[in-house]
Amino acid sequence: MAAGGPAGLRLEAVAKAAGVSHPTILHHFGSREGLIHALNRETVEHLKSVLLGVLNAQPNSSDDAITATFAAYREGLAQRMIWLFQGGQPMAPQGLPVFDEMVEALHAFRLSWASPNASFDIEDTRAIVHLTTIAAFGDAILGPRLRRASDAEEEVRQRQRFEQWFGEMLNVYFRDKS
Amino acid sequence: MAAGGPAGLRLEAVAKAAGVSHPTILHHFGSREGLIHALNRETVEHLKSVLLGVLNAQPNSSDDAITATFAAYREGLAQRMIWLFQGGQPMAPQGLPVFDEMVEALHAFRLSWASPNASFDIEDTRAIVHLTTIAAFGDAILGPRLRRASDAEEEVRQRQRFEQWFGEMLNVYFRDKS
DNA sequence: ATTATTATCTACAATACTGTCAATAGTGAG
DNA sequence: CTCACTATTGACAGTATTGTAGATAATAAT
Repeated sequence: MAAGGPAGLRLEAVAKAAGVSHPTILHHFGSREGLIHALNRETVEHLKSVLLGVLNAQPNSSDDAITATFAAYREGLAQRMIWLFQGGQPMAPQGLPVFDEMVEALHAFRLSWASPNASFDIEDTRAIVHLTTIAAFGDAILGPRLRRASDAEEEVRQRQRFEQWFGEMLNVYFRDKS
Repeated sequence: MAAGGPAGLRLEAVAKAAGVSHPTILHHFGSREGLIHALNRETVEHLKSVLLGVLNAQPNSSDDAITATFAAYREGLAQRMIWLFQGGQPMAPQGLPVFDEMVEALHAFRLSWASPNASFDIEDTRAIVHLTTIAAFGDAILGPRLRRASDAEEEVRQRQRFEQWFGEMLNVYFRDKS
């Protein structure tokens, strides 16, 4: 699914990976479409649990939250999300509230980190969450190819340097706004 | 191709869309794989021409360049790029030099815009190009679904507000660094 | 222990898809 | 005009893929 998308999903391949015969899959999911819907539902759950996990970890700095977010998308979340959006079915009622929760949580953190008399616009916080989301997603898909690294270690180093730069830039913006 | 990826590409569908019979497609491209390779080559060309177009437009401000970049990815480039990276074939020799060109061009702009005695790190410029690329890509795929807008006009307004915010944030960072 | 329910499999049916072939029409060179 | 070459097509072959059916095993309930 992550490799080829819904169109590339083959019952025989899934069955082999699961160590069963393909009619067993059909017995449990009804049809190929049923399997795809189940996988999408599972992806939404995964998305929610991972992002809420980032928040529940109570990060002491924005850098921690950024690193965790980038890692979550890099670890397969991004590939699987593509099809929640390419496909027609809207994931609005199940998936999007998570992002609202993240906006609220980050806003609370910003208020707790800043000086008491500072004031923030929540639309500003929303933009930061939006940017972090699309950047983490985009880096998960494009990142490895945009970095011209000789080997895997070098790739990791460049990635970490970028994530650090990204956090630093947000901090510069934070300071300017407070 | 953009809708279902390479795995979802059907010769019969392509032939119908082109107004010919499917053996004609095979005659011209050799095989289904040949067609996919041709489409990928075409996508690389499109990527190059679009991004170089942004640079050749000689933007007077970074905001102009950002708006143009986001628009390019939104107009189908992002969907088509997914498969250049998911697929095994490395697009390194054809595709990546464009990004190096963009880094050099933006660096020249930064030097021309800033005060004469300011100094910039080109790695810093590279990070900005990287961020703009993955953000424009990510917003093209996820953006419309992350924004909970009632209608299309509202969606456009929210998108424009975000792009403006993004440019402003980069400007804050520019000022801080110079 | 018996029975109903669920899970799994092999075999098969029906269709979808890619690629081949032979025939036909079009096009340019000489 | 003729000839070689290219483009296009319908028909078809071979395979892949989804889904069904019946048989068999496992599991749970009483």
